[in-house]
Amino acid sequence: MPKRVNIDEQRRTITDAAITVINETGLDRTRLRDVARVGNMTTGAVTHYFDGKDAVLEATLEEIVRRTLERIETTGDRYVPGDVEAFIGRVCCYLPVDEDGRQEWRVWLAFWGRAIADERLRAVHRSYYRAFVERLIPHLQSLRNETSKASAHRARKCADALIAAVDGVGTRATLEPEEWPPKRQRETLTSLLMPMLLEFSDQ
Amino acid sequence: MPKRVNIDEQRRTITDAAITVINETGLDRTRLRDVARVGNMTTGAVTHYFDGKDAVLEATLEEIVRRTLERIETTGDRYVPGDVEAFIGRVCCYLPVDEDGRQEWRVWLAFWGRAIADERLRAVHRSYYRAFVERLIPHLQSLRNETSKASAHRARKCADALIAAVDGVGTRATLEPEEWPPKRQRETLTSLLMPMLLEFSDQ
Amino acid sequence: MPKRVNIDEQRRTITDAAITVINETGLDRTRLRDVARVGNMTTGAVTHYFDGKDAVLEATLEEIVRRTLERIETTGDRYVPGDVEAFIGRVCCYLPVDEDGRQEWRVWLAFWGRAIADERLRAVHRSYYRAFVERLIPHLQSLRNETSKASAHRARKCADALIAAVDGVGTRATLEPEEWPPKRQRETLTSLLMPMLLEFSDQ
Amino acid sequence: MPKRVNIDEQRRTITDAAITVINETGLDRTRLRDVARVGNMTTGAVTHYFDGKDAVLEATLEEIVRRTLERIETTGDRYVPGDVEAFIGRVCCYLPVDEDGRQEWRVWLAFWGRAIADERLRAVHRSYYRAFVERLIPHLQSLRNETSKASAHRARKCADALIAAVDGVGTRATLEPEEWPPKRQRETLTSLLMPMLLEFSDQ
DNA sequence: TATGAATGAGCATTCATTCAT
DNA sequence: AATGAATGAATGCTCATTCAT
Repeated sequence: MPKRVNIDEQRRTITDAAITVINETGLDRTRLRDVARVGNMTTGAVTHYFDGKDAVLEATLEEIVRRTLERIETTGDRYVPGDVEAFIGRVCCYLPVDEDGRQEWRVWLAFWGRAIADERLRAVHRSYYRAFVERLIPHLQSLRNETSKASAHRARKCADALIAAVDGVGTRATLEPEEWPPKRQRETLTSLLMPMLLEFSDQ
Repeated sequence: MPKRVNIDEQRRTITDAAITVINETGLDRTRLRDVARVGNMTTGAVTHYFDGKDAVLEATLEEIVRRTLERIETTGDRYVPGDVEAFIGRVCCYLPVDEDGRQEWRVWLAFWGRAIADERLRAVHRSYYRAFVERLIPHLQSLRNETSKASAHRARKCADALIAAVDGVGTRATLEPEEWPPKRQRETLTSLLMPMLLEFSDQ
Repeated sequence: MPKRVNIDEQRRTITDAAITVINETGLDRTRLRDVARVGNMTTGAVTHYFDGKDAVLEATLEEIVRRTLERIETTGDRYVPGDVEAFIGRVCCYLPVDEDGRQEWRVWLAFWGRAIADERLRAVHRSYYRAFVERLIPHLQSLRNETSKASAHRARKCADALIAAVDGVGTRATLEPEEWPPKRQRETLTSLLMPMLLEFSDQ
Repeated sequence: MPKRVNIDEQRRTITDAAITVINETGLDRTRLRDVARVGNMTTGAVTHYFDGKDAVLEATLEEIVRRTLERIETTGDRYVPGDVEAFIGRVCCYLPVDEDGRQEWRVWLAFWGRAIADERLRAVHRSYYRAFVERLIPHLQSLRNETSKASAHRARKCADALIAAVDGVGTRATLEPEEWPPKRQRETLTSLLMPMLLEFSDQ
């Protein structure tokens, strides 16, 4: 009987390795050979589980998306209505404030540049933003103590603004890691979100 | 005597061509040959004016920075103190709301990903942000009708937040151009900046 | 499992091919593509076994050294003490007197010129001369029927002179092959070595 | 009236520059641009005085030949018959024992390698050896106090051997300059030539 | 399943040469 | 006579992909 391997597990090993390599050397200098090496495989094994380099990269971006969305899940409890400060505190965990976050952001940024000219990667980004918004809406509604479908529209707009704020601060912090320690990131994000969310939660 | 050419002009022709190519095909698929072709040159001519591909790309990023900072110059008049709405209206011109802006943003994003693993490109980004902040400060001060050096610190923090908001909205709009027409961009940026700037200008 | 190849054998195939190409077209016109073609490979295969052209050339010079030193091994028996004529006869086999020797000498000379500005190649030459001298010493000692360590110094000096004579005649014969048939080479080498070695072996 | 330049002088400037560049960077890395720069010219000027790179290199080798033969001229007086020691002392000046000599030898060696596959360069070498032999013959004859044409044959053979000895020692000293100071070169050359020339001058 | 040797297209880069001025 | 901008062929090198084992 041949050795049975878990296909998904192997694929996951490869995307994890890809994330490591992209984080260390940059997406443009990422070679399949290095990905294989970090994943303790050969290049032949990698192309056995994926159709080629593009497929590996697409799956890698999906893995990054999965990791980020997972963060929302783990902060998934409802908020005290009106407690904007606590809410922002939770949002800050999406910023590159720890080693994992910094790694994800670096890879994330690398894919933005490539997504521009690659429809498949763009589609992954679109679906990510859609999922992120949908998951933020109930949190924002709980901030206003609302649950009605009617209020979703307003929350959706707020989610867009919130995501933009996180992306903006995260981008800057990723490009200038030395100048942007977690404290500065949180302060900047707070000064953007606090006034908006107070207004949002009050009305 | 041979024909004398304006070196800076030729270099500018090359970086302009590079921007066009990067915008159309993506940074990772940008070949020097295509840059040369778009600039009506040969590859030999390109390497005559630059040390190599890396040097071309670095100069190209600098050109993008130059174009963006130029926008601040052309909107350089003082603002009516307290007129936050007008101020935000001006800030919106940095978003990808016209064809030029969209092109610059696409190239801009392409370089973010590469800057992560390239110290030289990172340095260009750092100097860009520094210049952008410094030029925003007097505008923000005029919003509060201040000119004192002491108030610069507060304005600087506000500038950081403002830049993050612009970057966040611009990023999203660049990745999902169909879903983010100028109107939606302006509304999202306004919902982020209005509460913060009202607070900033009032106090 | 893929076909297992003997790495050293493949590398040897490449250096052999390089020797052929250098011999035919000269070191400066030697292209990796031609080396690959002669070795029945592709350029990709060559760079699979070597880091690049420089590495191929260095290994090629080492192969030339190996071949030359091998000649000493095969003439490795002791000499009749005082039989200078027989000794010189043996030494003549290092001259470009047969097709193999001519080929080696042509490649050898090609590398001299390049070694001047290349420390790595110079190091190969140095180690070759050191090895050659060391292997000549016992032969020269047997000519004087000596084995003592003390006599090595004198033999070493004699070896230096002998090598110079061989190099000088070999160089001339390689540059003017038509004018320097084996007979002329042997006569010239003999007229240089005979008086010196008679003196050396007699005292 | 246009500026009159001395064509030969300009050509000489170029070959001198070429010798400098070859000495410093090696023949294979010598670019026409660098030759021009060292000669305080532009590449266009170089190709104005020579048909191309090959022509420059050929003229450069001829210049090296000229310099070497010049050394014979300056040591051109007759020798005391039988004074072999003084004669060898004169011959040593052809070795790389001073800075000029070392430079010439390095360039000389660089051309040997290229001459192998270049008929034009080989021809220069041939004519050099011929000239060298012809000029050595009267010196060697004076060593035996002969002037007859009949004795030239014997002197010619001796000259061949002498040249081989000089080439051999010079080659080794050029490839291992640190290990071969002038003293060691002279001793080695002496141990080769002394027995042979004593025999030659005595008989 | 998995290996890794081999391929070869694609690329940047180098540099002698040309030529308009 | 001299310049130096421009050319473009030549070439080493990279690396995703293929495939025999």
